[in-house]
Amino acid sequence: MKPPKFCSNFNSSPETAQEVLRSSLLKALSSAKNTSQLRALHSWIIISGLGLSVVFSGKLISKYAQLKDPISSVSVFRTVSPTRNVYQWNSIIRALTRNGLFTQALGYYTEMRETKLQPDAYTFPSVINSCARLLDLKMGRVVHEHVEEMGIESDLYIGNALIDMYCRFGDLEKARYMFDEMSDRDSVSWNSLISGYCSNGFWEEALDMYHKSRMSGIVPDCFTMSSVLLACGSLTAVEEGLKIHGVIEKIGIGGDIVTGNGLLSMYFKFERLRETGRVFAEMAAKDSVTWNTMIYGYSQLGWHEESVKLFMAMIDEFAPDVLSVTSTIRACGHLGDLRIGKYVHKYLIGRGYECDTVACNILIDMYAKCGDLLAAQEVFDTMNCKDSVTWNSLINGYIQRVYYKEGVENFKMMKRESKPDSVTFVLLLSLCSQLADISQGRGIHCDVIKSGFEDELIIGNALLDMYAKCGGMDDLSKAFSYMRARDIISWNTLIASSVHFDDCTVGFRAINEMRTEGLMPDEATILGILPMCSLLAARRQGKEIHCCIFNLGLELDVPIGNALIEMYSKCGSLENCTKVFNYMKEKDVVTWTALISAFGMYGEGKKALKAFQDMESSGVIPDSVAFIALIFAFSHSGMVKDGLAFFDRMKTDYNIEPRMEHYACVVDLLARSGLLARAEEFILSMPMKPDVSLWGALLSACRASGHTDIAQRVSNQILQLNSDNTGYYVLVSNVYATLGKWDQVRLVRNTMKNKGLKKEPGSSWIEIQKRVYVFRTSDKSFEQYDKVRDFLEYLTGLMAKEGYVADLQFALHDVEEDDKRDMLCGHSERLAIAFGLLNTKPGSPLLVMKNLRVCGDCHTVTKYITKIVQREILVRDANRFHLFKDGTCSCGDHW
DNA sequence: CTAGGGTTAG
Repeated sequence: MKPPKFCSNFNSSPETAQEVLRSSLLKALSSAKNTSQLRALHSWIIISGLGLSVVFSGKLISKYAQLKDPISSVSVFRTVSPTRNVYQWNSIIRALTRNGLFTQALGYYTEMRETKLQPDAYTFPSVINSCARLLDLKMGRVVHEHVEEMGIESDLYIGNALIDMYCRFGDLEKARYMFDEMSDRDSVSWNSLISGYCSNGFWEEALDMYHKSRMSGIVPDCFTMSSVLLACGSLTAVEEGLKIHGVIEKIGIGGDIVTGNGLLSMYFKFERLRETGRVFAEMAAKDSVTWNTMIYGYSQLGWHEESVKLFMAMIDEFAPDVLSVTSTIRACGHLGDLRIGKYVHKYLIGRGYECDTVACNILIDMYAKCGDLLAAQEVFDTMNCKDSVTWNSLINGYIQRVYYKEGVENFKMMKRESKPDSVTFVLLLSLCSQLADISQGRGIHCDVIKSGFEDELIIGNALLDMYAKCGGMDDLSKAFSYMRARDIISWNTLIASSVHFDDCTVGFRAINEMRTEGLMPDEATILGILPMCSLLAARRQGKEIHCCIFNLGLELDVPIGNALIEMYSKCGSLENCTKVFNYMKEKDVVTWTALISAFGMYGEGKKALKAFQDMESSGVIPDSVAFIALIFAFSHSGMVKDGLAFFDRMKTDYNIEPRMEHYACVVDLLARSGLLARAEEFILSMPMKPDVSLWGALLSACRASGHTDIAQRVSNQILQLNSDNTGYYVLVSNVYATLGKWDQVRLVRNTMKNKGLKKEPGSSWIEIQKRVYVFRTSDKSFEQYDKVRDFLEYLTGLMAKEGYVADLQFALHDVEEDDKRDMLCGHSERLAIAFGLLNTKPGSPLLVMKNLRVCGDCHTVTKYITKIVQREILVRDANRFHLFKDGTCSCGDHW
């Protein structure tokens, strides 16, 4: 080997020569670029007899560590035994710490103390750092005591290291105390504390410290900014973030890669894609983190195609690492793109990433999402280091693809080989929800309690969901009240389910209670509560929610607008429907359908037709539900020709195959207009087997028009279909009652009893001065009963003079005629109307709701009443609205 | 002595 250049610098005396050699070797040492250079130098140092000197051995130890060769550092340290001094100890401890060998570093520190050698101020920063990285709280305290014993706690580096250590321990108070007690601080002190606040999630505190640092005249650097950008991103503090970006440009650290990456990440969290693109384009130097941030960021925002494109662009100039590949694979999973998924998967193979558990977990999830469970299982089988996420991803894959048995089997295996975590139980609970299997659900609930996960929020929410889908309101309320913590999802589940269980009081109470817990309703809350207003026709609550929507800034949200139209239509305000509709900037097919249904319910067939045509010309394509709404509207306005025409257009113009509901609408359309024979023919000529709903539609029309022979035939058809729907039995029984066939009535009622079906009792309700009054048929227990009864008798007398005769066929019980008359007077809608007339100002309109269809006699009576008392009465029954006015009804008498 | 990017679920 050729001697290094410095050897030619020899001149006169040996002392000087030795000195030149020393200084030249030291210089060469500090500029060594790689380990082979360093090893060569190392040989020369040994040959020159300097190997054991404190300075040279120390420098060698540090230099090897700097070039990431800590083993050589250790071997140098070993050769200097037994002449070790503090400098050499410090060097080896620092060398090991810098290379992540923290346990070894602490071992040397302990050994050093055993040799009775006093450490100095240079020893501690590394030792403290090792304790910090190992999260060794006990050792950390011991070392801190050593520092105090030596009285060197005011050393800047030691103080900084201690701040960092306590931050990593999560003891921010202690860290802050150390910071406050320091006699002098530098930017590292500030940065350590700021980054500590960040890594513990105290974003506001981090920003606060940043502002304090600026007021103390500290100039922020790349370290500061990387923390502060993270904090702004996490808080979505947009304005602050933009300001900080300005500062970065001003002090000229925008070219730093870490800072640039921090900016990218922050703008993704702000969803400011234009800025992200600009920063990315302007970055002169990019590293793999830059690319990964882009790939992951787009994927997080649902722009999965963009992620894949970026990956393809990246591999042209950069070797992707595990994170680039896994971020892309995740995007492929969301896209369900198996082909690209498999292609990207290849980048993991043969690079040692097969052992990366996280990467494999993502792979399993991707294959499961793409439906290739064999590939998912294969990845799973080849893994030698599985964690709970691995199992969960596989189980989730099976459940999502409806392989429930495999899902459960893997859960059992997981219980043997690994430990289920809370996500595992969430998955199993959702499985029970999907299967509506309450007994298995309760079993899992026991497992949850045994495993001690019951107080976790996501578990509580999953339990709520399970009980909502498989159980009843009682189970749900109990699960809700047992929850230790609740979030918006818990409340939304409760609210949405209470509509489902017809228990609206719970829902309305919940929306107020959640606000007292400091939670603001969100889109899902509103979408849960609005159907409740629709169901109850709770106009006042509906309006309150509408105000609330404006306060929340959700007024332009499409699903919300759609639900509002539905609500106003069910609450009797067609005017507000059109107002909401016109206010909406963006409209989808659901919006138009809601408007068409609203027109249908008010018998405004022509307006429904106009709306349908407007929808077509606005470019929105009608779907099968839109046609149901349209034909329903025609049916309720007697527009038979239009109804039949659009039933054909649905197939010819839009290629939509008619479903059972469409046939039912057409039957209804024909039958309502008295074309009973045609309706029956239509049913018999259908290409599919008609279900009970079609016969039901025909039968209710027969009943209204008194066609007894068809009614009998249809009733038989319905009984033969052996349905479990209460409504049809009630209908058949009512038909027999109308015909006076009381034996048949008893027969039908017995069938219902045997099937455990109960007739829904008729009830009507009316709201007067913020109070809802509910009346059930034949109810005598409500307040003012006597007054209402007398008033009805008085009205009946006046009506008789106008020509009214009670239509006793609507009294569906086998009793004397006088009793029948009484029974008609006890119908809930009549009670509600009479009560309403007595308790509101003369001349003001009434709004009455009924859960079933309005009875024919009550319909006649209401017409008479509006003429006598000169009031408008709006009645909403199960199907539609009836606006009674001066002796007529808007439904034109066919409903 | 201080900084940045990845997984499942409601």
